[in-house]
Amino acid sequence: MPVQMHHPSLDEVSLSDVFAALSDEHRRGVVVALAVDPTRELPCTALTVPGTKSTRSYHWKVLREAGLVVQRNTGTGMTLRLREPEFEHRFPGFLATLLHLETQPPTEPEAPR
Amino acid sequence: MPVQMHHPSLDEVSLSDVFAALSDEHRRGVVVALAVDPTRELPCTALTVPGTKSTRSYHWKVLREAGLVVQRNTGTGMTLRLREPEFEHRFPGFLATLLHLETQPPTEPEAPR
DNA sequence: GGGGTGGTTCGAAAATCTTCGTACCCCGGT
DNA sequence: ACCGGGGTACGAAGATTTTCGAACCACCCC
Repeated sequence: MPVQMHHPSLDEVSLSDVFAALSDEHRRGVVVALAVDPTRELPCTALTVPGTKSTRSYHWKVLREAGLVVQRNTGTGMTLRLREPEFEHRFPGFLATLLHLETQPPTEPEAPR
Repeated sequence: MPVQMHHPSLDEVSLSDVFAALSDEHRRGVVVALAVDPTRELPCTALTVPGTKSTRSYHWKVLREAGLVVQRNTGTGMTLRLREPEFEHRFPGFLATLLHLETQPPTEPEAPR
């Protein structure tokens, strides 16, 4: 029988967990990729996180334990799905702001002074 | 001649720096305290970060290097000031969302399932 | 001018995070 | 039934973060 992975309830996760998870560029990339996808779900193999299998698996775990994603087994392979509604309920506005910051023009030159 | 502390330009700081700085509960507390204050500025002694002098100093440094605060010498003592306008220009919406999340009701019970 | 207060910096020690290899599991195809 | 692809768990090594004490600095006040 399959090992039931632990997916915390959203009220078990703290803002600290979330910030720590998202302090990594690659993990942030995963969240953005999921958020941008209409289904909010992508196969792990499509995610652009560098490293070996175990390194990648470690990053999925960090995201999972921050309440950001659900891991789902799809026969062979696995997908990550953004827990958007629950996350939004727990941390309203967070994902929208992140998405906005990450998809924005890199940074405009400072206003002249 | 006082040691000029290094305050990075806002376009030298990355979202990773900011998230890492804010993954600590106490540092987040400082930012919120500053943001809530009408002047955006408070003496270090008023900030509620536990630990020895050097530990507290270390946390100011992390916040400084994430572009979140300016440290200013006030005769005796020192203040931290939130770099609100610059930060807002670089990461629009970020501070508002953080503030909203931190000053909100703790968390309402999840809808039944 | 000497002391006290409030700070910084520099190690060093402890804790935590990240990466990887290895062992193992499950599923699907041949 | 076996093999290969995709994944997890565990342990160890390496890197980074956090905390602290000690040394040192600047300012204010008596």
